[in-house]
Amino acid sequence: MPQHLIRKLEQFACLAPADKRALEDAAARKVRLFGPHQDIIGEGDEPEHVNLILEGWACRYKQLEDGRRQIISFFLPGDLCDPHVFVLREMDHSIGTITPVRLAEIHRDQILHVTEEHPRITQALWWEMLVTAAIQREWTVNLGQRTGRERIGHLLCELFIRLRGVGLTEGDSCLLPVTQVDLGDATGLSNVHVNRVLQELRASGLIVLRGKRLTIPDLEALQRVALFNLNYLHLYREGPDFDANGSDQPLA
Amino acid sequence: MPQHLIRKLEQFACLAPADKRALEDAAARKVRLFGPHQDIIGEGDEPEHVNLILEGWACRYKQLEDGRRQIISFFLPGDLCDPHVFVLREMDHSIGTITPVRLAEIHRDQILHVTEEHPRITQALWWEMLVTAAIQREWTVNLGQRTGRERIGHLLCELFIRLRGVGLTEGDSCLLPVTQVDLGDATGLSNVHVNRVLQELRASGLIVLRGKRLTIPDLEALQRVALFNLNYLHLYREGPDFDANGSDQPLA
DNA sequence: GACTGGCATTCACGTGTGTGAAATTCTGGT
DNA sequence: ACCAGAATTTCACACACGTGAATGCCAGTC
Repeated sequence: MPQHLIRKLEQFACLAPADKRALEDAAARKVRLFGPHQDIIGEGDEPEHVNLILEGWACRYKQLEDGRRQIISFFLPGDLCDPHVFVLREMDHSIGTITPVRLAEIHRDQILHVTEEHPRITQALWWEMLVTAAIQREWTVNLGQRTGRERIGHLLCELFIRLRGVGLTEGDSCLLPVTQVDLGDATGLSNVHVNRVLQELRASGLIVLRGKRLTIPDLEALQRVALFNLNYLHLYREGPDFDANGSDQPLA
Repeated sequence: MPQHLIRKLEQFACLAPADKRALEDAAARKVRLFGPHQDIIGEGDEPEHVNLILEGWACRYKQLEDGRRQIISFFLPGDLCDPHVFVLREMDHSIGTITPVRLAEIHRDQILHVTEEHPRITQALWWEMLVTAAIQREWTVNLGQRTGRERIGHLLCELFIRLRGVGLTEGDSCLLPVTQVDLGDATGLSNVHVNRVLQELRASGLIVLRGKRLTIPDLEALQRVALFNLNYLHLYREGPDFDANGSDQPLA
């Protein structure tokens, strides 16, 4: 059941019971399990369906010839891996799991069907696509301009807020099932430096990180340190009276 | 006239004369001129239409509170600035010119109209959107993993190949109307270091850069140095027999 | 033809972050 | 309860890259 997706989309749009049923139906057809550190789809493969993360963490990544690896984005429960990939012939990057993952494979026809019948879902999926793009842009800023400490802080803020959006936080803490190497691959820092930065953030009381549990006692303080501006996540909610004006349009 | 857009889209899809006329028509309604270093739309503004760059260079950028500035992407002639922005309430970044720019403001209704009537254009615009996203991902890799020299080299390769795609190269050279500061803002390097790297690339004969003209005597050599892999631009062409199967779908 | 302002270039110096490796702590499996 | 492998932490040292400022160059402009 795609509760997380539904919950995420409801941050933006008001979904009717029928909309939710349609999503549940689409996500129930084919469920697959992956172990940790396994590829879901590799560079060069031809994508055949959309993957919806039901449980666990995954990431998009790209590996250079000499082994350097960049994590391009994280997939959390409720995230869709490219609701439109089939337009392109082959993947230009890989998607792999971090933790064990349960995901739903959604066939393109189902997507088409659901979006044709449910304009509110179409609208919400557009929103999710555009926010995904905005996140990617923010990562560009993160890697290009922020210092190590800011980068890590920013990433932690983003992950926490995204998890909160799908109901996976408890108060001011959440699970963070990634290694410091992963954090380094995502922020362009060496694992050694990630460690240094984490120590520092801990020492200044901005985060508590023990095992796989992250606690952010004062989110606003961390946001300030990381120059984190919420804008780019576009978390405003259309009212219940929301009229998806023109939401059945093909390209917008 | 949006020759550049048409030329770009034709790298992917085969457009019929009627398709081209529709694009020309949509781009002819409202043309605006901007000087260099002017904002086309700022962070926080509500976008009202899609902008199509007809002539000149622009960029997406984001400025941090303390003044640091990251160029998030470059817009070249033929590029569309967000064919779908109106789903989001407000801009989370700015778009500004680099050189003087001539652009066409396309109203959302026109986009809807064109895509409804012309499935091949819809398909091609999807392709252009996805390639734009792929470019953004590659920038993430660039900033996160590559060294200064590789970053600059990679950026120059990308710009050259994109310009070639819209017919704005002459042999092995093209115009590069950006300052070294701009290059730094795009690659996350200081202007001083950009200068160092450019000297080095010049010294090793990989580029010739005089005034605003860039020449790449041996593109493959530069690609090798920059770990540039063409994949992500998805420059394969569907045959003329291309059947836009299902290209009228709302979300894919 | 001098003046101006924007760029490019160069310099000296500082530092944030990387490297490689070793030591330590955690974790899960049996 | 123990072990093996992973993950974290620490160390010493190197260097890519940043900083601030000065200099030089060129293209417009009056």
